[in-house]
Amino acid sequence: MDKAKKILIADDEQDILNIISYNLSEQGYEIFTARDGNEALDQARKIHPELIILDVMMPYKNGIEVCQILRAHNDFKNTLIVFLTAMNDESSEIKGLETGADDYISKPISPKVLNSRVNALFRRINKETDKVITVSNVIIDPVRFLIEIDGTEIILAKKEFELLYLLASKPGRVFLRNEILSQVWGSEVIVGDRTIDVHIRKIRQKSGVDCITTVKGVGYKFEL
Amino acid sequence: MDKAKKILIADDEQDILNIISYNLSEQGYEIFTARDGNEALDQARKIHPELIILDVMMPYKNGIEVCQILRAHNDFKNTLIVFLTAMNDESSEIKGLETGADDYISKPISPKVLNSRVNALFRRINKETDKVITVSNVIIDPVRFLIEIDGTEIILAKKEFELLYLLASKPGRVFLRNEILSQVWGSEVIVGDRTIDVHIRKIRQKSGVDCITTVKGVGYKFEL
DNA sequence: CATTTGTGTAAAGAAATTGTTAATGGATAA
DNA sequence: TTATCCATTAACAATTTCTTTACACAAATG
Repeated sequence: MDKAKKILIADDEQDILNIISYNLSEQGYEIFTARDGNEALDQARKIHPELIILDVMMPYKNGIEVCQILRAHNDFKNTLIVFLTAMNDESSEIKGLETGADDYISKPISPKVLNSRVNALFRRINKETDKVITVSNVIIDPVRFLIEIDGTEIILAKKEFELLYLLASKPGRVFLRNEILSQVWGSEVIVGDRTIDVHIRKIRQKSGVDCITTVKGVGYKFEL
Repeated sequence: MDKAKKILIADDEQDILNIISYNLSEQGYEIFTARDGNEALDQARKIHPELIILDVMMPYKNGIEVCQILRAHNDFKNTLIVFLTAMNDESSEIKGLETGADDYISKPISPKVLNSRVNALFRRINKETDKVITVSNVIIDPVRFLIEIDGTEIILAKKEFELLYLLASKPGRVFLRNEILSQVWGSEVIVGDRTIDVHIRKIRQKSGVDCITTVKGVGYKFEL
């Protein structure tokens, strides 16, 4: 699978934290927790989770306030936010969605429901990333997971494809080695210096087209 | 799977609401509730559920009235409506179906029955998806539950068929292992790592045709 | 010109992923 | 009931992909 997605859970009830943490880490997510609104904000800024689960009722700042603050920042424009609400508290459900939440889950929490909702959310945002990139005679198609050059299909390995897809997502723009590393390998993974080069080479080799330019001391860019 | 289907339950007995809510949310549905006919109408307009479960006997407006009002709107032409009726109240059963209900369930409610009825309803409307898929010399026929290659009929087991049908529903598209799992096995079911492979192997073996391509680290796709 | 820095390349080893077979228990049909 | 089929798992083989290593080469630096 890809690198573990980070999820921040904010709730003042330790039991809830435990249940959710347990279940979602079983699913392969990396879990962080907070016990009130302020802690949630701190944590969010620090770890930049992909998903934040906010209890509506929390000390200091409630979930809705936290959500509004986060959404005001550009950094969290694409962060998924889910509210936990008490059952039958319909007013807050509506309010939650209007505030910019992506979903809400009502207590009591069923692990099954929780898992499937969370998975569904991630599936949803991943869909948007799966756009076909076409640059002149080169087609990079994440749906079929192959590239097409002058009508000829070429199959790349996973990392090769991801790397090329990243570069081609903004043709002409130079990507620093650091950027490439964190986008393709994940921010935590540490690999050797030559790893990127080797993959670049493979892409150049397999594609047979000189579409990746080296910018010495800086990085690489996609251009034809 | 797709996003969770929304179900609105209207009943004036809190116990009934609780039981149904609990059971159906276990099944992965998203549950909303109302306690009388007017509230049911409000909720229905607000959330646009895929399915509405209406108690026949409710304050202000009874289930049948609610149903008639909803059906009069174009927005709710395709909404599933189910009545809850007291046992032996045959007149209302009939009346319910005439009014445009899709099913009725009689009290007392058995969770098992409830679940299977609800699932069946959703299956019924999804049946439109059960189209025969034809890709060159391969025919995948969900009606006869078999595939035909160059005119030769081949019988697959249930899971094998479902898996192949999924892949073939979008030829060329890569399905992630996660997607396959949640579509064929259901999002809650957890099976071992090699389960998909074994089924893929069987399909390849039985069909005798190389129509499934492995995309290592990503998933599988159907292509000829 | 020697040195430093950064990249290209090939080959080999490691790691990850999938393929295959056989065994098991459960479901289903005869 | 027995026989058969199905879904799943476990164990191991096979394969592919990823990473590292080691060195060549080029450009920039002093």
